Amino acid sequence: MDPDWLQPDNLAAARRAQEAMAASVETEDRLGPVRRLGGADVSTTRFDPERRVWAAIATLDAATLLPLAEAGEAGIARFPYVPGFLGFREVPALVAAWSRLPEKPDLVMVDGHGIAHPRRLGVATHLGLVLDLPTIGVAKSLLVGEVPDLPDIAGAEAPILWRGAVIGVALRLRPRANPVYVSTGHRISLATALAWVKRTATGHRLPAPTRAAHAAAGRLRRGEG
DNA sequence: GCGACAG
DNA sequence: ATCTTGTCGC
Repeated sequence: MDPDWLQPDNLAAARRAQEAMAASVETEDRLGPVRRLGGADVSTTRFDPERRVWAAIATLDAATLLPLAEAGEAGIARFPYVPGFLGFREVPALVAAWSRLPEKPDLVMVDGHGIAHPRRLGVATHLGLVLDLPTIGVAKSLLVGEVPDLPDIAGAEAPILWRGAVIGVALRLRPRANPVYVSTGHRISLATALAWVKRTATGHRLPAPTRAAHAAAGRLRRGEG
């Protein structure tokens, strides 16, 4: 694997790496039976000059949504936060957390975009490519694209349009809460991704896997658990 | 040049 | 992303 996929020296190299990776992204289903679901998220401290990051991956039983295991990694990001380049900041720590999981999830939902990204390389796609794993992007706000206003009911959805193409779906999982933005990460179709997000909705704004990962990353950062 | 800009 | 208590509503 090209080292620039994880640690580019600068923004120009990072952009080249994304363009190279984009050729390998798979937007059709290529996944086996999903018995374990994963959620991935990274917590940080605002304006931290040390660039500390706390990455967590939570594993849930796909049938019951009950927690199975968690793994975390506390590290230093080699990349600053730059919109459009989140993967270079978060993926290395997530890979470290992943390696620590005894039983790997069959599908992982990542906090952030998949191909709903200027170069189709959001953090969810990035992680999927590096680990050769089916991933779904579940973001809380748009990076690119536009969606019409959604009715204020659970289940309301609308395509995310960008440059004349559907790059994802906006989906409201809870009334009076902002929608989540779902897109293909890697090795999964938008339809299948959407079905999994709906299936893991538990009455909150975020689906269960992402929610569990967010909680785990927060606990890790605060030194709990 | 100006505005937008996941986490 | 995070700073932060109580408060309103299901």
